[in-house]
Amino acid sequence: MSTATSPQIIELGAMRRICSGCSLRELCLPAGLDSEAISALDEFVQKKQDLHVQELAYRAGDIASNIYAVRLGSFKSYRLRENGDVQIVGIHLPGELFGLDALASEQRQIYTEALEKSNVCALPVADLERLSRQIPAIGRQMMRLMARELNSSYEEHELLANDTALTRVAKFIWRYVQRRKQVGLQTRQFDIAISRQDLANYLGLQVETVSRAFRELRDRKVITASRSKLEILDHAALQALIRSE
Amino acid sequence: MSTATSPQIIELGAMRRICSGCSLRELCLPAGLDSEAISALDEFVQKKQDLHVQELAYRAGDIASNIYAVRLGSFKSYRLRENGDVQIVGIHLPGELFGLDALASEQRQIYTEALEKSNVCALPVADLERLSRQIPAIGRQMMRLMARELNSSYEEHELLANDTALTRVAKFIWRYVQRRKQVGLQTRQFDIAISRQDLANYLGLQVETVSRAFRELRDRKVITASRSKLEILDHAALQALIRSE
DNA sequence: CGGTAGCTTGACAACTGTCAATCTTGGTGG
DNA sequence: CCACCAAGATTGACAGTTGTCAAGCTACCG
Repeated sequence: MSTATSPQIIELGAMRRICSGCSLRELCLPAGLDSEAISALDEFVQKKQDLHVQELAYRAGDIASNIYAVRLGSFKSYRLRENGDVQIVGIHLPGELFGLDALASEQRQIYTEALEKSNVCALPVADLERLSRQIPAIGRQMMRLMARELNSSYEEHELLANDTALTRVAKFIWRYVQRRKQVGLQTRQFDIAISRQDLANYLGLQVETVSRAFRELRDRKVITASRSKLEILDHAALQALIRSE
Repeated sequence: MSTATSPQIIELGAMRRICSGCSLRELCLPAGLDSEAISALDEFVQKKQDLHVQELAYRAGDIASNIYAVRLGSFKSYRLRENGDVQIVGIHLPGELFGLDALASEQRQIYTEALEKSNVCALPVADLERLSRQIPAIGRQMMRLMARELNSSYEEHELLANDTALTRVAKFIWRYVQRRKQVGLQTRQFDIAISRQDLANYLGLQVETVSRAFRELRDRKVITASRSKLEILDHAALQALIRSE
């Protein structure tokens, strides 16, 4: 499981090209790094891992040994409330990292589960620390990504604190589309692996309320939606909905 | 404003003892660092800064050059919504850091304002990066603190997504007390500089609703509260309120 | 000591939650 | 390959918590 470990020196041979050749390298951990740094990363991003629907990347209480980058598919991160209910606190799409909380404590605080057949890169935290000592840019990039997480948690706070059900759903769809655009995925018509139930949970609403919001958006000819298919009919109207708030 | 800058080597002389002598050193950035590392930190934590009520540590759009540690007082961080309304996204107490989002982008995304007469340490980000290159433990500690922020943002998500008004207020008070306990402050009776209006905003409620929640807690003999004075009469009952939820 | 900002209280409205029933759709097995 | 089943999604009716509006109260600042 652990690599041969020549503690401090990283040999820059034997390219595995995992990051170098990845279409997400401009957005993922390697973003902004020079080719030498990326080559160093390649050494450590060894584990590509497939996960099937509902498979857990990790569960609360696990020793936090890796951080993950989504290559394909999507994930939900959730906590268990006192009463045992699930509270979804994050959705992860291709090109995004999850499991960053690993850097706080030995034990994971949350569960992260695949919403569909997915594929991730796993980066051992220990290697990452060693690596960022050797190549400061990687440490800086980690910080930047965590800080970005923090900023988006502020946006979530805003959404949960003040927005109506319709606005929450509209914002979610809008941001979802923006995130897809980031990584060059279709933005007009696509699948969302997130169930209405999960979406409701994430947005702090009931399923029925989410369903009604979807109906409203359908009635207004902003989207069409069936189960997991989603089509944006009117990007402008969607954006207007959000801005008007 | 900027120090003399001998780029890579930090001289460990001329102790300023800012961190070494600080009562918060076990909880703040120096937590877990050895005395040598703390001495190095001392070199850079040069600016202690007083802020009066309503004074801004920084505003959105500013170049993010420092991170801050609260020594005394308290702060609120907020965003401006599309419509110009304030959305408070964080409250900062003694021993806590704020402005960590600085590590994501050049420009600040949020405003942070003193809720009362306060005092902070300011750490130049540039120095911090140089320092963590020299002393890896400091970089690691930064990561740990950011990851802790992330975890507490999950708790906030949970609160905003599902809790009733009463539970939100109870949880806020409970966590507020726990945070005070951390740094050895009074937990039975104390001042909260946060107005009902700000508290409501932060918790995603209306002032009237918060006021009613306080009344409920008063009626149940859990607390006494007037303006900014707060007394916890029944810690157990408060905790029970949260767990039952 | 007075004014004013902040807090509290009450009455009512509205949005969202709850409960119950029906409809769709995707997956399974004959 | 088709039909059926079950889980998920939608819809409707109603209830409840919180928001809104309006008034009055308090306490702090000058």
